[in-house]
Amino acid sequence: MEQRKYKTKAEVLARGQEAVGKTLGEIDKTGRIATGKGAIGTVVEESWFGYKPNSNPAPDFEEAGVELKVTPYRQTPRGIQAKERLVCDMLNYDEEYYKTFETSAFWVKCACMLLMSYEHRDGVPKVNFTIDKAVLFQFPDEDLEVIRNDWKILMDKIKAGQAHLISEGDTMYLAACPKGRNSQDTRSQPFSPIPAMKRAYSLKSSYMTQILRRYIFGDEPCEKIIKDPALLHSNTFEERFEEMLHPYIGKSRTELKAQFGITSIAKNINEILVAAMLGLKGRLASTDEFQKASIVPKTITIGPGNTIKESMSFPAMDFCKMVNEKWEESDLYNCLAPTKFLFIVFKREDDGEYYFRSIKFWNIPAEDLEEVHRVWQRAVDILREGVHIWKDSRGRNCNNLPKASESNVAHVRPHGVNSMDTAPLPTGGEMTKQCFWLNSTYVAEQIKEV
DNA sequence: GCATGATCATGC
DNA sequence: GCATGATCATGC
Repeated sequence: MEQRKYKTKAEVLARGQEAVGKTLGEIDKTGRIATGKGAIGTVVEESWFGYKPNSNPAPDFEEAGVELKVTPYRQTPRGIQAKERLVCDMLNYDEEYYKTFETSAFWVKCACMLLMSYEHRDGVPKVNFTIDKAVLFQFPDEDLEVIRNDWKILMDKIKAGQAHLISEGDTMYLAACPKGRNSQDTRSQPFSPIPAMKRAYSLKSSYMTQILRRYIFGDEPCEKIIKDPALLHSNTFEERFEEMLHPYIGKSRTELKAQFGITSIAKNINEILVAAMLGLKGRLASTDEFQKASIVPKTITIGPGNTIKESMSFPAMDFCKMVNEKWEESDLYNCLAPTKFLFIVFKREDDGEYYFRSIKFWNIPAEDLEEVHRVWQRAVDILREGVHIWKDSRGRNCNNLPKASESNVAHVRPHGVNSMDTAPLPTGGEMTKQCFWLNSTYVAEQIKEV
Protein backbone atom coordinates (compact mmCIF):
# COMPACT_ATOMS: atom_id res chain seq x y z
CA MET A 1 0.00 0.00 0.00
CA GLU A 2 1.59 3.23 1.11
CA GLN A 3 5.13 1.82 1.22
CA ARG A 4 5.23 2.67 -2.44
CA LYS A 5 5.62 6.29 -1.47
CA TYR A 6 9.21 5.55 -0.42
CA LYS A 7 11.07 4.20 -3.40
CA THR A 8 14.58 5.32 -2.51
CA LYS A 9 16.77 5.63 0.55
CA ALA A 10 16.80 9.39 0.04
CA GLU A 11 13.00 9.57 0.23
CA VAL A 12 12.93 7.54 3.43
CA LEU A 13 15.63 9.69 4.97
CA ALA A 14 13.89 12.92 3.98
CA ARG A 15 10.64 11.80 5.59
CA GLY A 16 12.51 10.66 8.71
CA GLN A 17 14.22 14.01 9.01
CA GLU A 18 10.88 15.83 8.89
CA ALA A 19 10.16 14.20 12.25
CA VAL A 20 13.20 15.74 13.89
CA GLY A 21 12.05 18.15 16.59
CA LYS A 22 8.66 16.51 16.94
CA THR A 23 7.59 14.78 20.14
CA LEU A 24 6.33 11.22 20.15
CA GLY A 25 2.99 12.63 21.27
CA GLU A 26 2.81 14.82 18.16
CA ILE A 27 3.76 11.93 15.91
CA ASP A 28 1.36 9.37 17.38
CA LYS A 29 -2.10 9.62 15.76
CA THR A 30 -3.40 6.57 17.58
CA GLY A 31 -2.96 7.76 21.18
CA ARG A 32 -1.29 4.49 22.13
CA ILE A 33 1.97 5.99 23.38
CA ALA A 34 0.06 8.03 25.95
CA THR A 35 -1.44 4.80 27.32
CA GLY A 36 2.06 3.37 27.64
CA LYS A 37 1.05 0.32 25.60
CA GLY A 38 2.27 1.13 22.10
CA ALA A 39 5.75 0.12 21.01
CA ILE A 40 7.38 3.35 19.89
CA GLY A 41 8.87 1.93 16.68
CA THR A 42 5.51 0.51 15.62
CA VAL A 43 3.72 3.76 16.26
CA VAL A 44 6.25 5.79 14.25
CA GLU A 45 5.95 3.33 11.38
CA GLU A 46 2.19 3.61 11.36
CA SER A 47 1.56 7.22 12.25
CA TRP A 48 4.52 8.91 10.60
CA PHE A 49 5.27 6.73 7.60
CA GLY A 50 1.67 5.63 7.12
CA TYR A 51 1.83 1.89 6.78
CA LYS A 52 0.90 -1.14 8.80
CA PRO A 53 3.81 -3.01 10.40
CA ASN A 54 3.98 -6.68 9.39
CA SER A 55 6.17 -9.65 10.16
CA ASN A 56 7.56 -9.73 6.64
CA PRO A 57 11.24 -10.78 6.52
CA ALA A 58 11.96 -7.89 4.15
CA PRO A 59 13.00 -4.49 5.53
CA ASP A 60 10.19 -2.07 6.40
CA PHE A 61 10.73 0.02 3.25
CA GLU A 62 11.20 -2.90 0.95
CA GLU A 63 11.70 -1.06 -2.30
CA ALA A 64 14.16 1.42 -0.79
CA GLY A 65 15.87 -1.37 1.18
CA VAL A 66 15.67 0.41 4.53
CA GLU A 67 14.67 -0.86 7.97
CA LEU A 68 13.24 1.67 10.42
CA LYS A 69 14.66 1.71 13.96
CA VAL A 70 13.68 4.20 16.63
CA THR A 71 16.27 4.05 19.38
CA PRO A 72 16.54 5.68 22.83
CA TYR A 73 19.67 6.95 24.58
CA ARG A 74 20.50 8.57 27.89
CA GLN A 75 22.69 11.54 28.73
CA THR A 76 25.05 10.43 31.48
CA PRO A 77 28.04 12.07 33.18
CA ARG A 78 30.19 9.86 30.94
CA GLY A 79 28.44 10.98 27.76
CA ILE A 80 25.69 9.55 25.61
CA GLN A 81 24.77 5.92 26.19
CA ALA A 82 22.35 3.73 24.28
CA LYS A 83 19.50 2.88 26.64
CA GLU A 84 19.22 -0.64 25.30
CA ARG A 85 20.34 -3.09 22.67
CA LEU A 86 18.85 -2.78 19.19
CA VAL A 87 16.70 -5.82 18.46
CA CYS A 88 16.83 -6.73 14.76
CA ASP A 89 14.87 -9.88 13.98
CA MET A 90 14.08 -13.25 15.51
CA LEU A 91 16.77 -15.92 15.35
CA ASN A 92 14.99 -18.97 14.00
CA TYR A 93 17.28 -21.90 14.86
CA ASP A 94 15.64 -24.20 12.29
CA GLU A 95 15.91 -21.75 9.40
CA GLU A 96 19.08 -19.72 9.77
CA TYR A 97 21.95 -22.19 9.94
CA TYR A 98 21.85 -23.26 6.29
CA LYS A 99 21.84 -19.72 4.98
CA THR A 100 24.78 -17.49 4.12
CA PHE A 101 25.41 -14.27 5.98
CA GLU A 102 23.99 -12.36 2.99
CA THR A 103 20.73 -14.34 3.05
CA SER A 104 20.41 -14.40 6.85
CA ALA A 105 17.35 -12.85 8.47
CA PHE A 106 19.61 -10.28 10.11
CA TRP A 107 21.28 -9.05 6.95
CA VAL A 108 18.19 -9.19 4.72
CA LYS A 109 16.38 -6.92 7.17
CA CYS A 110 19.03 -4.69 8.68
CA ALA A 111 21.81 -4.09 6.13
CA CYS A 112 20.62 -0.50 5.89
CA MET A 113 18.71 1.20 8.70
CA LEU A 114 17.07 4.54 9.23
CA LEU A 115 18.05 5.28 12.82
CA MET A 116 15.82 7.78 14.56
CA SER A 117 17.01 8.67 18.04
CA TYR A 118 15.42 10.28 21.06
CA GLU A 119 16.66 11.04 24.55
CA HIS A 120 15.05 8.97 27.28
CA ARG A 121 14.67 10.80 30.59
CA ASP A 122 13.58 8.96 33.72
CA GLY A 123 10.23 10.10 35.04
CA VAL A 124 9.25 11.95 31.85
CA PRO A 125 6.14 10.67 29.99
CA LYS A 126 6.94 9.01 26.68
CA VAL A 127 4.75 11.46 24.74
CA ASN A 128 7.23 14.22 25.64
CA PHE A 129 10.29 12.49 24.20
CA THR A 130 11.53 14.23 21.08
CA ILE A 131 13.00 12.70 17.93
CA ASP A 132 16.31 14.56 17.64
CA LYS A 133 18.13 12.86 14.77
CA ALA A 134 17.41 10.70 11.75
CA VAL A 135 20.30 9.15 9.82
CA LEU A 136 20.79 6.31 7.37
CA PHE A 137 23.18 3.80 8.84
CA GLN A 138 25.18 1.22 6.94
CA PHE A 139 27.81 -0.85 8.69
CA PRO A 140 31.40 0.30 8.20
CA ASP A 141 33.67 -2.34 6.64
CA GLU A 142 35.72 -2.99 9.76
CA ASP A 143 32.58 -3.60 11.83
CA LEU A 144 31.13 -5.83 9.15
CA GLU A 145 34.11 -8.18 9.34
CA VAL A 146 33.50 -8.58 13.07
CA ILE A 147 29.74 -8.99 12.59
CA ARG A 148 30.21 -11.69 9.93
CA ASN A 149 32.32 -13.61 12.39
CA ASP A 150 29.75 -13.07 15.16
CA TRP A 151 27.11 -14.53 12.87
CA LYS A 152 29.33 -17.52 12.13
CA ILE A 153 29.86 -18.12 15.87
CA LEU A 154 26.07 -18.29 16.37
CA MET A 155 25.56 -20.60 13.39
CA ASP A 156 28.39 -22.89 14.53
CA LYS A 157 26.69 -23.28 17.90
CA ILE A 158 23.37 -24.15 16.25
CA LYS A 159 25.11 -26.66 13.95
CA ALA A 160 26.82 -28.23 16.98
CA GLY A 161 23.43 -28.73 18.67
CA GLN A 162 24.27 -26.07 21.25
CA ALA A 163 21.62 -23.43 20.62
CA HIS A 164 20.67 -23.80 24.31
CA LEU A 165 24.22 -22.77 25.26
CA ILE A 166 24.24 -19.53 23.26
CA SER A 167 24.78 -16.38 25.30
CA GLU A 168 25.23 -12.73 24.46
CA GLY A 169 28.86 -12.73 25.52
CA ASP A 170 29.79 -15.28 22.85
CA THR A 171 29.95 -12.57 20.22
CA MET A 172 31.35 -9.05 19.86
CA TYR A 173 28.80 -6.69 18.23
CA LEU A 174 25.95 -8.86 16.88
CA ALA A 175 24.45 -10.90 19.70
CA ALA A 176 21.57 -13.30 20.26
CA CYS A 177 19.57 -11.70 23.06
CA PRO A 178 16.76 -13.34 25.06
CA LYS A 179 13.41 -12.49 23.49
CA GLY A 180 10.92 -14.64 25.34
CA ARG A 181 8.78 -13.96 28.39
CA ASN A 182 11.48 -15.64 30.52
CA SER A 183 14.14 -18.35 30.29
CA GLN A 184 11.39 -20.98 30.20
CA ASP A 185 10.13 -19.59 26.88
CA THR A 186 11.94 -21.96 24.51
CA ARG A 187 12.09 -23.14 20.89
CA SER A 188 13.25 -26.33 19.20
CA GLN A 189 16.70 -26.53 17.63
CA PRO A 190 17.65 -28.66 14.60
CA PHE A 191 20.58 -30.72 15.94
CA SER A 192 19.59 -31.44 19.52
CA PRO A 193 16.40 -32.41 21.34
CA ILE A 194 17.19 -29.85 24.08
CA PRO A 195 14.91 -26.81 23.84
CA ALA A 196 16.72 -23.46 23.52
CA MET A 197 15.71 -20.04 24.78
CA LYS A 198 13.80 -17.89 22.33
CA ARG A 199 16.33 -15.33 21.05
CA ALA A 200 16.62 -12.47 18.58
CA TYR A 201 19.48 -11.00 16.59
CA SER A 202 20.49 -7.77 18.29
CA LEU A 203 23.24 -5.18 18.27
CA LYS A 204 24.77 -4.92 21.74
CA SER A 205 23.97 -1.75 23.64
CA SER A 206 27.74 -1.10 23.86
CA TYR A 207 27.85 -1.19 20.06
CA MET A 208 24.82 1.11 19.78
CA THR A 209 26.44 3.56 22.19
CA GLN A 210 29.40 3.92 19.85
CA ILE A 211 27.14 4.17 16.77
CA LEU A 212 25.12 6.94 18.42
CA ARG A 213 28.23 8.85 19.45
CA ARG A 214 30.06 8.49 16.16
CA TYR A 215 27.36 8.60 13.48
CA ILE A 216 24.51 10.46 15.13
CA PHE A 217 26.31 12.97 17.32
CA GLY A 218 29.51 13.19 15.28
CA ASP A 219 32.08 12.31 17.95
CA GLU A 220 35.64 11.58 16.89
CA PRO A 221 36.37 7.89 16.28
CA CYS A 222 38.07 5.92 19.05
CA GLU A 223 41.55 4.53 18.56
CA LYS A 224 41.52 1.18 16.78
CA ILE A 225 43.56 -1.85 17.72
CA ILE A 226 43.28 -3.42 14.26
CA LYS A 227 43.98 -0.54 11.91
CA ASP A 228 43.49 -2.43 8.65
CA PRO A 229 40.07 -4.12 8.26
CA ALA A 230 41.55 -6.47 5.64
CA LEU A 231 43.40 -8.20 8.48
CA LEU A 232 40.05 -9.40 9.79
CA HIS A 233 39.18 -11.08 6.52
CA SER A 234 41.13 -14.25 7.20
CA ASN A 235 41.41 -14.10 11.01
CA THR A 236 39.14 -13.12 13.85
CA PHE A 237 39.73 -10.07 16.04
CA GLU A 238 40.74 -12.32 18.93
CA GLU A 239 43.24 -14.22 16.78
CA ARG A 240 44.84 -11.01 15.50
CA PHE A 241 44.96 -9.62 19.03
CA GLU A 242 46.74 -12.69 20.37
CA GLU A 243 49.11 -12.64 17.42
CA MET A 244 50.15 -9.06 18.25
CA LEU A 245 50.94 -9.98 21.85
CA HIS A 246 52.62 -13.27 21.13
CA PRO A 247 56.19 -11.92 20.87
CA TYR A 248 56.00 -10.65 24.46
CA ILE A 249 54.83 -13.83 26.18
CA GLY A 250 57.31 -14.95 28.83
CA LYS A 251 59.03 -11.58 29.20
CA SER A 252 59.41 -10.05 32.64
CA ARG A 253 57.74 -6.84 33.71
CA THR A 254 61.16 -5.19 34.16
CA GLU A 255 62.19 -6.17 30.65
CA LEU A 256 58.91 -4.96 29.12
CA LYS A 257 59.02 -1.63 30.96
CA ALA A 258 62.57 -1.06 29.70
CA GLN A 259 61.63 -2.04 26.16
CA PHE A 260 58.74 0.47 26.04
CA GLY A 261 60.43 3.14 28.13
CA ILE A 262 57.69 2.99 30.76
CA THR A 263 58.59 4.12 34.26
CA SER A 264 55.08 4.17 35.74
CA ILE A 265 54.51 2.32 38.98
CA ALA A 266 50.72 2.56 38.60
CA LYS A 267 48.60 -0.31 39.84
CA ASN A 268 47.32 -0.91 36.34
CA ILE A 269 50.85 -1.29 35.00
CA ASN A 270 49.99 -4.65 33.40
CA GLU A 271 47.21 -3.09 31.37
CA ILE A 272 49.54 -0.22 30.40
CA LEU A 273 52.11 -2.74 29.19
CA VAL A 274 49.56 -4.56 27.04
CA ALA A 275 48.51 -1.22 25.50
CA ALA A 276 52.19 -0.58 24.71
CA MET A 277 52.57 -4.03 23.14
CA LEU A 278 49.66 -3.17 20.83
CA GLY A 279 51.20 0.20 19.96
CA LEU A 280 48.27 2.14 21.44
CA LYS A 281 48.43 5.80 22.40
CA GLY A 282 45.52 5.62 24.83
CA ARG A 283 44.03 3.07 27.16
CA LEU A 284 43.15 -0.44 26.11
CA ALA A 285 39.62 -0.12 27.52
CA SER A 286 39.02 3.03 25.43
CA THR A 287 39.70 1.44 22.04
CA ASP A 288 37.02 1.18 19.38
CA GLU A 289 36.82 -2.61 19.53
CA PHE A 290 36.75 -2.86 23.33
CA GLN A 291 34.11 -0.15 23.60
CA LYS A 292 31.85 -1.59 20.89
CA ALA A 293 32.09 -5.17 22.10
CA SER A 294 32.05 -4.29 25.82
CA ILE A 295 35.33 -6.04 26.52
CA VAL A 296 36.64 -5.38 30.03
CA PRO A 297 40.36 -5.91 30.71
CA LYS A 298 41.10 -7.69 34.00
CA THR A 299 44.61 -8.11 35.31
CA ILE A 300 45.21 -11.38 37.10
CA THR A 301 48.36 -12.12 39.03
CA ILE A 302 49.01 -15.73 39.87
CA GLY A 303 51.34 -16.64 42.70
CA PRO A 304 54.19 -19.17 42.61
CA GLY A 305 51.81 -22.02 43.47
CA ASN A 306 49.49 -21.02 40.60
CA THR A 307 47.15 -19.51 43.17
CA ILE A 308 44.70 -16.69 42.59
CA LYS A 309 43.37 -14.71 45.47
CA GLU A 310 41.12 -12.21 43.73
CA SER A 311 37.41 -12.62 43.32
CA MET A 312 35.86 -10.46 40.59
CA SER A 313 33.50 -7.75 41.73
CA PHE A 314 30.53 -6.08 40.02
CA PRO A 315 29.01 -2.66 40.72
CA ALA A 316 27.33 -2.07 44.08
CA MET A 317 23.87 -3.59 44.35
CA ASP A 318 20.87 -1.31 44.35
CA PHE A 319 18.84 -3.26 46.92
CA CYS A 320 15.61 -1.40 46.24
CA LYS A 321 15.85 -1.55 42.45
CA MET A 322 16.84 -5.18 42.09
CA VAL A 323 13.82 -6.60 43.95
CA ASN A 324 11.67 -5.27 41.11
CA GLU A 325 13.89 -6.45 38.27
CA LYS A 326 13.44 -9.37 35.92
CA TRP A 327 16.68 -11.38 35.60
CA GLU A 328 17.13 -10.82 31.87
CA GLU A 329 16.72 -7.07 32.38
CA SER A 330 18.62 -6.78 35.65
CA ASP A 331 21.73 -4.70 36.23
CA LEU A 332 23.75 -7.81 36.99
CA TYR A 333 22.64 -9.62 33.83
CA ASN A 334 23.43 -6.60 31.68
CA CYS A 335 26.84 -6.25 33.30
CA LEU A 336 27.78 -9.88 33.00
CA ALA A 337 25.99 -11.66 30.14
CA PRO A 338 26.93 -9.49 27.10
CA THR A 339 30.41 -8.71 28.41
CA LYS A 340 33.67 -10.28 27.40
CA PHE A 341 36.60 -10.11 29.77
CA LEU A 342 40.18 -9.96 28.67
CA PHE A 343 42.20 -11.73 31.33
CA ILE A 344 45.75 -10.40 31.33
CA VAL A 345 47.72 -12.97 33.27
CA PHE A 346 51.06 -12.24 34.93
CA LYS A 347 52.82 -14.80 37.08
CA ARG A 348 54.99 -13.99 40.06
CA GLU A 349 57.92 -16.39 40.16
CA ASP A 350 60.12 -17.29 43.14
CA ASP A 351 62.64 -14.61 42.10
CA GLY A 352 59.97 -12.01 42.95
CA GLU A 353 59.72 -10.90 39.32
CA TYR A 354 56.42 -10.80 37.37
CA TYR A 355 56.28 -12.51 33.97
CA PHE A 356 53.72 -11.93 31.22
CA ARG A 357 52.15 -15.32 30.91
CA SER A 358 49.11 -15.14 28.65
CA ILE A 359 45.88 -13.44 27.75
CA LYS A 360 42.48 -14.95 27.40
CA PHE A 361 39.19 -13.57 26.10
CA TRP A 362 36.47 -15.02 28.30
CA ASN A 363 32.73 -14.70 28.67
CA ILE A 364 30.66 -16.57 31.18
CA PRO A 365 29.39 -19.91 29.82
CA ALA A 366 25.59 -20.26 29.61
CA GLU A 367 25.36 -22.86 32.42
CA ASP A 368 27.40 -20.73 34.81
CA LEU A 369 25.30 -17.70 33.94
CA GLU A 370 22.29 -19.77 35.01
CA GLU A 371 24.04 -20.46 38.33
CA VAL A 372 24.59 -16.70 38.79
CA HIS A 373 20.88 -16.31 38.02
CA ARG A 374 20.07 -18.68 40.93
CA VAL A 375 22.36 -16.77 43.31
CA TRP A 376 20.80 -13.49 42.19
CA GLN A 377 17.29 -14.90 42.66
CA ARG A 378 18.11 -16.00 46.21
CA ALA A 379 19.51 -12.57 47.00
CA VAL A 380 16.31 -10.99 45.65
CA ASP A 381 14.13 -13.35 47.72
CA ILE A 382 16.11 -12.59 50.89
CA LEU A 383 15.91 -8.84 50.28
CA ARG A 384 12.15 -9.09 49.76
CA GLU A 385 11.62 -11.06 52.96
CA GLY A 386 13.95 -8.75 54.86
CA VAL A 387 17.67 -9.50 55.13
CA HIS A 388 18.90 -10.61 58.57
CA ILE A 389 21.81 -8.60 59.95
CA TRP A 390 23.70 -9.27 63.18
CA LYS A 391 27.13 -8.71 64.74
CA ASP A 392 29.71 -11.41 65.39
CA SER A 393 31.99 -11.61 68.47
CA ARG A 394 34.43 -9.17 66.87
CA GLY A 395 31.66 -6.66 66.27
CA ARG A 396 31.65 -7.21 62.52
CA ASN A 397 28.45 -7.30 60.50
CA CYS A 398 27.02 -10.62 59.37
CA ASN A 399 24.05 -11.28 57.07
CA ASN A 400 22.21 -14.11 55.38
CA LEU A 401 22.83 -13.12 51.76
CA PRO A 402 24.35 -15.88 49.50
CA LYS A 403 27.89 -16.86 50.57
CA ALA A 404 30.81 -18.13 48.49
CA SER A 405 30.49 -21.48 50.21
CA GLU A 406 26.94 -21.86 48.84
CA SER A 407 27.79 -21.70 45.11
CA ASN A 408 30.70 -22.67 42.91
CA VAL A 409 30.32 -19.55 40.83
CA ALA A 410 29.15 -16.43 42.65
CA HIS A 411 28.42 -14.86 46.01
CA VAL A 412 27.45 -11.60 47.70
CA ARG A 413 29.94 -9.66 49.81
CA PRO A 414 30.44 -6.10 51.08
CA HIS A 415 32.06 -3.61 48.77
CA GLY A 416 32.08 -0.07 50.01
CA VAL A 417 34.61 2.37 51.37
CA ASN A 418 34.06 0.80 54.78
CA SER A 419 31.27 -0.78 56.82
CA MET A 420 29.66 2.62 57.40
CA ASP A 421 29.16 2.99 53.64
CA THR A 422 25.51 1.91 53.44
CA ALA A 423 22.57 1.76 51.04
CA PRO A 424 18.80 1.64 51.72
CA LEU A 425 16.94 -1.67 51.92
CA PRO A 426 13.52 -2.29 50.28
CA THR A 427 12.10 -3.38 53.67
CA GLY A 428 13.34 -0.23 55.41
CA GLY A 429 16.62 0.62 57.09
CA GLU A 430 20.09 0.37 55.58
CA MET A 431 22.97 -2.04 55.28
CA THR A 432 26.65 -1.92 54.28
CA LYS A 433 26.94 -1.70 50.49
CA GLN A 434 27.21 -5.13 48.89
CA CYS A 435 27.89 -6.44 45.44
CA PHE A 436 27.97 -9.71 43.50
CA TRP A 437 31.36 -11.39 43.13
CA LEU A 438 32.58 -14.28 41.02
CA ASN A 439 34.32 -16.66 43.44
CA SER A 440 38.11 -16.58 43.34
CA THR A 441 38.12 -20.37 42.97
CA TYR A 442 35.81 -20.05 39.98
CA VAL A 443 38.02 -17.41 38.33
CA ALA A 444 41.06 -19.64 38.97
CA GLU A 445 39.24 -22.49 37.24
CA GLN A 446 38.54 -20.34 34.18
CA ILE A 447 42.18 -19.44 33.56
CA LYS A 448 43.61 -22.79 34.60
CA GLU A 449 44.45 -23.77 31.03
CA VAL A 450 46.32 -20.60 30.12
C1' DG B 1 44.13 -22.48 52.17
C1' DC B 2 39.88 -20.54 51.83
C1' DA B 3 35.88 -17.72 53.20
C1' DT B 4 34.38 -13.54 54.74
C1' DG B 5 34.09 -8.83 56.29
C1' DA B 6 36.61 -4.82 55.83
C1' DT B 7 39.47 -1.18 54.10
C1' DC B 8 43.04 0.97 51.27
C1' DA B 9 44.28 3.42 47.05
C1' DT B 10 43.76 5.20 42.68
C1' DG B 11 41.74 7.34 38.73
C1' DC B 12 38.00 9.78 36.92
C1' DG C 1 33.95 12.86 46.16
C1' DC C 2 32.92 8.61 44.53
C1' DA C 3 33.28 4.11 42.41
C1' DT C 4 35.80 0.26 42.22
C1' DG C 5 40.17 -2.51 41.58
C1' DA C 6 43.25 -4.42 44.80
C1' DT C 7 44.43 -6.29 49.02
C1' DC C 8 44.38 -7.18 54.07
C1' DA C 9 43.06 -9.58 58.62
C1' DT C 10 41.09 -13.04 61.03
C1' DG C 11 39.13 -17.47 62.02
C1' DC C 12 37.94 -21.99 60.76
